[in-house]
Amino acid sequence: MGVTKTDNFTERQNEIALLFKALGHPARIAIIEFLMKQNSCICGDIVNEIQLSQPTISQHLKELKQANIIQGTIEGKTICYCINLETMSKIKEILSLYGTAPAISCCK
Amino acid sequence: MGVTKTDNFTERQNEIALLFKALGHPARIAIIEFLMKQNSCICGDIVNEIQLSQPTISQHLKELKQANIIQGTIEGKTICYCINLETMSKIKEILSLYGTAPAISCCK
DNA sequence: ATTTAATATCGTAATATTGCAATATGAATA
DNA sequence: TATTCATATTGCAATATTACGATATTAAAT
Repeated sequence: MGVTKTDNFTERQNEIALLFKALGHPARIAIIEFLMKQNSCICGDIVNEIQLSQPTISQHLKELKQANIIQGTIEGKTICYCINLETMSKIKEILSLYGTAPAISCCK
Repeated sequence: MGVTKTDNFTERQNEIALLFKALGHPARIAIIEFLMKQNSCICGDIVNEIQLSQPTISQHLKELKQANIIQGTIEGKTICYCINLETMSKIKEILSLYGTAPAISCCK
């Protein structure tokens, strides 16, 4: 139905899924990588960097912000976006749990 | 348009996005966590574990398999699924690159 | 107060995803 | 070989996502 049955899962499972979902688009990966490249976080030229329209970029930024993956503050007439380190380590923590179980990768 | 403009991004960015996309659903997170809990990887009772129909589970398994996050082999009349360690560490590697840049988290 | 520049929101079209009933497949067992 | 059991596939309806043009918002500069 295109509707995710969140009720069937734990709050944590839903939360984790939302984090990964936010990372699950190349434009958003590109945005994150662009933010990484910047020495300072005077952003806003992401639109020039990525071949997508300004509204589309804005929408992707919004999604990343809603997922707490990036933060942004208004800085004069531009916006300053940068990666949220806390969320990043949260994701890393989650992943460190996966792939360390006893009987993993027993199938070929 | 609901159509992702993959042409605008590098092959690597698209590949990374697909990995995260595959992890971006609570049912698939639940499946992974279930596979982790199992001491052996005699699977197949995921349907009983998760409140979704058999076809739906099968579809999610297929997506995880296509993304190389799980592996499966036919084992008699059941299927043996388990986590693909290689892909898991690949994802971890990608994430270790994010969140370690010089000027990160300079915004409040 | 107007203008300018940067970003956000709205509305909408095209496509993708999610979920399941019905059905198919495939291997083991009787 | 017919049955049974487990999983896969098909087809479809409901909803979500992606992208962008047009427009709104907001703050600085004139």
